[in-house]
Amino acid sequence: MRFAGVKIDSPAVFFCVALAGFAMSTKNIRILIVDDHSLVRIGLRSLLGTQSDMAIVAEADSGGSSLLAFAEHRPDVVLMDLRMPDMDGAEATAAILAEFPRARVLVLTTFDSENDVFEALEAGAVGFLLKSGDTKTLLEAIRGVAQGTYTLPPAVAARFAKRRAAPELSVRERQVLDLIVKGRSNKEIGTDLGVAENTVKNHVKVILGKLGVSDRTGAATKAIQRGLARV
Amino acid sequence: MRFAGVKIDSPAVFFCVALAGFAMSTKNIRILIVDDHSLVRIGLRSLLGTQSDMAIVAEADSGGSSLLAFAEHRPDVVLMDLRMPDMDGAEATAAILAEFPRARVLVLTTFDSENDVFEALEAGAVGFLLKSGDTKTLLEAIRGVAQGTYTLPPAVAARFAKRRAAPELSVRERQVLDLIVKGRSNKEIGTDLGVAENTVKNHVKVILGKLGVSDRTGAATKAIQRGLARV
DNA sequence: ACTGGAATAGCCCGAACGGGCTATATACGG
DNA sequence: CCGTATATAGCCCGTTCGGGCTATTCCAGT
Repeated sequence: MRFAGVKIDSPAVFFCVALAGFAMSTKNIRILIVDDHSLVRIGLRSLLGTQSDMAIVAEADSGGSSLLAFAEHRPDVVLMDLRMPDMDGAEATAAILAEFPRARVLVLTTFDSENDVFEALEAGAVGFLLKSGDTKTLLEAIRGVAQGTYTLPPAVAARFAKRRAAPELSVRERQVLDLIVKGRSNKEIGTDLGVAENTVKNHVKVILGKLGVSDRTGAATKAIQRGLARV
Repeated sequence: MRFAGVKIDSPAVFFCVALAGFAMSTKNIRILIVDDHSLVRIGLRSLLGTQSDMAIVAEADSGGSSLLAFAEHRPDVVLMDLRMPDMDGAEATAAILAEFPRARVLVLTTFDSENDVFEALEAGAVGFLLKSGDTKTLLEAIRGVAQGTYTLPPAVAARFAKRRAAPELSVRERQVLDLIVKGRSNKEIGTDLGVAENTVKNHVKVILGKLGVSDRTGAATKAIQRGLARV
């Protein structure tokens, strides 16, 4: 049996995804994969395994375990999923950067939640890529990140800037908004938070103004859109 | 160099994901992969490639192209992602089954949207699996589906039954609900739909009753939860 | 020490909402 | 042909919302 010019002396070997051919060289980009989808991890192993300059030094299936993995292996680039159990990608990014400020985190996302991406970028991720994007882009981005030359696409950077300018809600306002989303009335919210209904009404007015909507239903949907509240 | 007891006579072979051991046999399960994430497709290729009884006969990256791929290759099992551009997994499942009633579709999902799963099951998918699940479960499920022995986990079946019993909204009610989610007032909705505000109020009453909530904000969040409305 | 934001709370008032209840026209199926 | 479901529309009435406006307290930054 022959495969890519390599003689293999057993019929048992019949599927060999990755050959590195020449340049067994340096494997200079050390990569940590963080994703709770085993299929994506397998895909990345398979894809990055073909690249002579990349090596996967560790994998993690949750935000929490990614911290340990990073501390142990000090990879050059982290490929970070968002939406994970235990600790999401944005939090994990922030936690890693808190301890290792020079870490370079590249977010891999499905982009069904724009808000998560912004959170990850705010947490210090250097960029993000779509899982639906083509593999060439991914490989180039990884090299760019490793070399420090990767930059966000202008369109994204612009939206990010705009997003940062959006008025932020105070802690109390987020609590109230959360209860609005849950369908509570102002009076109920007051009881829940231990304040007068009038106070709640005041918070609601401020929230409506900041979100640019005219009633609580609009506030609820905008909150869900922006990821300010979980459904 | 030795790997899993197999001698390989070239240093160029240094990454070999899959060995299938014995049973080079028949490849009797013919599989179509439908997923817009190239990494997941690569992962599945890599994983299923190790199985001596499975063969990937085609891949599609959208619901629309999956129809063509199915018609051309007539696979035994379709691994179907939900959440795709062009045509989502539930629609694609329905479309395939409409033309090929004996098709067996197994949904592969991330499960951040329970509603999509129900839609896919209603569309006729035989089961579903989480992308975060382990690979052994996936392989077993594929074989079960191919043999016709796969059954939904009881917990899921129960929820599915409960879900089916949920009162359904009429077309008009869904239109009204959609506008509620958009933050419109009853009067505005009346204008939009060309009916009196009183009529809208009536629809709203019915909607609140059917959804089991007490106000429009609750209806909006429940609609988003259930996937009755897009955000 | 002064400033400013956040959280608290009150008042007024018109508009919107939600529940209950009735009624008509239309269409679909047994 | 009759019952049911849907869409339409009206009425009453109490509750809730949302806007505008003022005021106090407390804490943090300059």
